[in-house]
Amino acid sequence: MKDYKGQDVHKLGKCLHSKCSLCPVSALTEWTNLNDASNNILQSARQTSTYQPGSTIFHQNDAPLGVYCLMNGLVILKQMDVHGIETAFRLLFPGQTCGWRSLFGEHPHQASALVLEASTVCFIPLNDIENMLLEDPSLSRRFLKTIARDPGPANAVVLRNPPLAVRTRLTHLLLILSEQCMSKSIDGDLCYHLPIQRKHIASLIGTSVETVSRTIKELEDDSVVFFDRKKVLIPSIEKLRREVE
Amino acid sequence: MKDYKGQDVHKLGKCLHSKCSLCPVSALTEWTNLNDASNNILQSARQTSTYQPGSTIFHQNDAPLGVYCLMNGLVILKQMDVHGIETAFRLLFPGQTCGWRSLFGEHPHQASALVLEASTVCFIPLNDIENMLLEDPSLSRRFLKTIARDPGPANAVVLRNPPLAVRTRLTHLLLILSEQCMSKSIDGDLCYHLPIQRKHIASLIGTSVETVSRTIKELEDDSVVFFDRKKVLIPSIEKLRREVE
DNA sequence: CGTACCGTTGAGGTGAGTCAAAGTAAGTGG
DNA sequence: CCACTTACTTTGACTCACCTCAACGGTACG
Repeated sequence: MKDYKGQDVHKLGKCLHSKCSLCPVSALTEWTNLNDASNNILQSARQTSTYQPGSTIFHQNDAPLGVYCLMNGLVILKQMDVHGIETAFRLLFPGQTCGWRSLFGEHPHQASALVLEASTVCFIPLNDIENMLLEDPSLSRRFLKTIARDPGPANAVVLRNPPLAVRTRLTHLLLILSEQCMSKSIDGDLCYHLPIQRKHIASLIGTSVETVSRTIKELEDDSVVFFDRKKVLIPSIEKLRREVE
Repeated sequence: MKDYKGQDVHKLGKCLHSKCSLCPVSALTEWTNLNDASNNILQSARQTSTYQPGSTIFHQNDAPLGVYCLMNGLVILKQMDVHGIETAFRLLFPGQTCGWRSLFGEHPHQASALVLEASTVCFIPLNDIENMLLEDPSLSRRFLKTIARDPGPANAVVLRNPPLAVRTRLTHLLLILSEQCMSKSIDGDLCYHLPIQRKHIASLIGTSVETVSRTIKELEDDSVVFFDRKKVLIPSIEKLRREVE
């Protein structure tokens, strides 16, 4: 799992992208193989800015202004419903985009994008997206793919399913995160850094912090996963998978 | 709420579409204002078939073959997860399309489309969709809008939210259905025909049939809604809305 | 008039929510 | 460096919404 420079391949592939040194967004799904015209638009249009933890990239009910592309850091998408319950439905990792649903749906943002770790974000304004879509018809096809594959709704079926026990939902979340948090294996055990707090876990799987805490303890008692603060250690990935079934 | 022919405008607009007599699919969002070339493709490509209740239009894990467009009838989209729990996440009413998520996402169907009422369905094969997208770039923009506005994921936030009480989720479902089931008002009261069984309600809001039954009774005790078999009577829509908040 | 499916009702057990309080880590200022 | 504040996490006690199992009433259909 190491490349020729000794770097973690997984990390490089999943989170930083090999071409990011040239253009941070060029290696992402939506922007690969753009023709020259739309590539020029992209390069001149994109505005890079940094956000501190706790700040918000866009707010629920705001009008969509463009597409946001996360270069590094971590962002959580959360929705506040009429009951005042905060529902987090998506974590945004480097190399992923957000803001397109309300843009293409032509309605206000239905979620807020809250920054969890200091983040660098590329913003591509609405007008330039429009122009790029005109210059390069294949771009819309790639956006279609992105939206169709949106992990938010897909994961919700198992992460936020009332009849499923909290234990099942939590296990599933840990499994999903293990694939996105550049986990590395230490003599058989899978180990990764949990990028979020307990309250975010609770919000993602639709439960309370207290129950998250208790369920974690329960999983430790059964030797399924071990938590050390924000370190997650999985002795056997197969055992974790069996939990889900 | 009556148009010049005395017909129910709501019914006409929401469910049957004025142009359906000419071409059943031409008035739908995705197919409006197609240019001549792609319109020709559509007219020659679409295959109309009828389905009986209990039959399945496509199965989970099938490869996507094209887009399905419901002319009349009723279809439910349900997903079977690894735990064997059937999760219904979407009702398909006449004038709505399905099958595009897996098609554009380039992965197998993640749900089955089960026919609840005898249905007439137009099928447009993948190849023809491709050709239409090439002939008319604006079509992809309309599909982007459709996917971005997919009510399935949008409704899930409130219909399938573990911390929300069953009562709240059920109320919300009744509210959503009242807008889609051509409800008519009889001297102040809102009344409509519930197109689904108790087990489908249970599946849509993630609970058991028994609890659905009990919660319905509870709502009747509080005079929020009244059920007579599959007739739903809402004395006050405002009272129902207050329930949700 | 039976069979099958759908819907309702009852009883009992429990997972998980709420409230409250203590423990732990992290950051701040003197 | 140490008190101090603040935010995060854990633990305990209690309550209840909802699930499960089981039986029963209704309705449709042959």
